[in-house]
Amino acid sequence: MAGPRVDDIYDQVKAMAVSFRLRPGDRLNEVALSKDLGVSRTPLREALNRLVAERLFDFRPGQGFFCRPLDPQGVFDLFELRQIIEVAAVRAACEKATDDELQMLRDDLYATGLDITGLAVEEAVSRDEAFHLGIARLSGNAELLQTLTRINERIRYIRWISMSLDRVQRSKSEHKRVMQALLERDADEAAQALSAHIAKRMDQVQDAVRHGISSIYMEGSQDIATRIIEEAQG
Amino acid sequence: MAGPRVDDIYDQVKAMAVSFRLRPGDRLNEVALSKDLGVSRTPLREALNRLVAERLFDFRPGQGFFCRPLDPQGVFDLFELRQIIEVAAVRAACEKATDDELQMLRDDLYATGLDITGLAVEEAVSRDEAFHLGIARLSGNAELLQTLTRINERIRYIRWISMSLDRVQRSKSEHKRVMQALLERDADEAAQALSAHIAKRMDQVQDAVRHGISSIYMEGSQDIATRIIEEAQG
DNA sequence: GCACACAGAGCTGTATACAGTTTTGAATAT
DNA sequence: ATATTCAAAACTGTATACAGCTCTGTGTGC
Repeated sequence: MAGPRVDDIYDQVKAMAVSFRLRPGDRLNEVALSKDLGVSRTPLREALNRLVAERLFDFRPGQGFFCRPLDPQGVFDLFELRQIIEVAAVRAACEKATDDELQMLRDDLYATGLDITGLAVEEAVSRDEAFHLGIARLSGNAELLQTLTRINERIRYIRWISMSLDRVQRSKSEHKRVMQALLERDADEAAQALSAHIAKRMDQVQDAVRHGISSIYMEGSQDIATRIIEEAQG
Repeated sequence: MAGPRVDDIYDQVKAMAVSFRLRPGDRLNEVALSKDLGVSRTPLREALNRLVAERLFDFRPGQGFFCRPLDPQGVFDLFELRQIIEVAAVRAACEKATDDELQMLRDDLYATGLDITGLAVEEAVSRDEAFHLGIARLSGNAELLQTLTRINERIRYIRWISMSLDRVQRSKSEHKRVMQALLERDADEAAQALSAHIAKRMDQVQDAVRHGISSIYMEGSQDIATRIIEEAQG
């Protein structure tokens, strides 16, 4: 037999939600979606219930599942939480990470982060996430890592928009500064650098949200990431 | 018709998990549990999938759902996360809460928190949680509140144990100190007081976990909270 | 032209059935 | 006594069916 269907369905639907191929606020049609995915409604609904718990979907009894709407306040709250989590994580990492672990994080950063100009937005955001998650991993606290992972899934779309709108990538030098402080085990400096890095992005978030909302509701079914890139370039 | 079944099932199963009437590590029998709850497996599994996303259950394809085991490191991680979240929340509350909101929090604290000696452990923990959640609510950040709520569900059992083992309740004066700092809008003092309050509890956590594990695996089906109380008193 | 009522379609909520896999436990060999 | 094998029982995973609710759109009255 094919094996674990629910996990696959969960991943697929999450990917659709995160990339907003399912539009915020829309009620989703279980029959249609289950046909698209080639499964029955039963495992689909199980997957959707997980996503409800993760706050990627809303559930209204008698009405079904809805993509969670994008409201500016909610996005701001998530960025604030992200800042709190990451600052705490980098402080913990300064204390707990081994030299080897820090060296590996540095190597990864320099190997993948050298030049992101010309990369697809998706790839650029993915590498950005990877660095931040790497720090969280070195905190040694699995809950911090898990929480940040969930946050990232919910703001990924906004980061795509934000990165498309601001093609000048300052992330690189800011990441370097954080990495340097980590290597020197300077918790205050690392926290300061990371906090400033995230705060800088938060200023762009309001714009991104507004821009994002209009992007999502544009007609056409092409992948939203592609559309954003074209729009930013054109 | 009876209305929203899944939400009810979800609440019931969560309550069972949180109070460890379902034992950590145990595989749960869907047929038996669905009969107990008087529903079919379909909505039960939907509820369980939500709880998997909340990390109250593990899911292994082909084997089913398991109560998440209690490991000391995991509990420590959760307490650390709790401290991070609460400290950030109280700082935000110092800035954002209105005078009226603070006054209401204070009134609630003094109305319900005057004397918890002689209260059932469940009630004492519930009031403790309420104060901490009240602060998170005043942070104005819905994600902070939500995250703390989820954390509380996962460490509630440990707090029962901890409160049973340490009948001398110092929480009251510590809560007062936090409340006082909040009223004076002294973010540093509030953060310091709250951080110390949680840290103090963390020292007891390791004991509570070990004691908790043995409590859970004791024979007999009586409510675990009752058992803990009797044990602590006898 | 507008509001409202009603019928029909469509969708959700749950039970049940069945296929396939895992676990259990007894029987056998070492 | 211990390990191993194998078959039966038990359980999970998913499809499907159906009941009941919700929404849509049309038609009627004002």
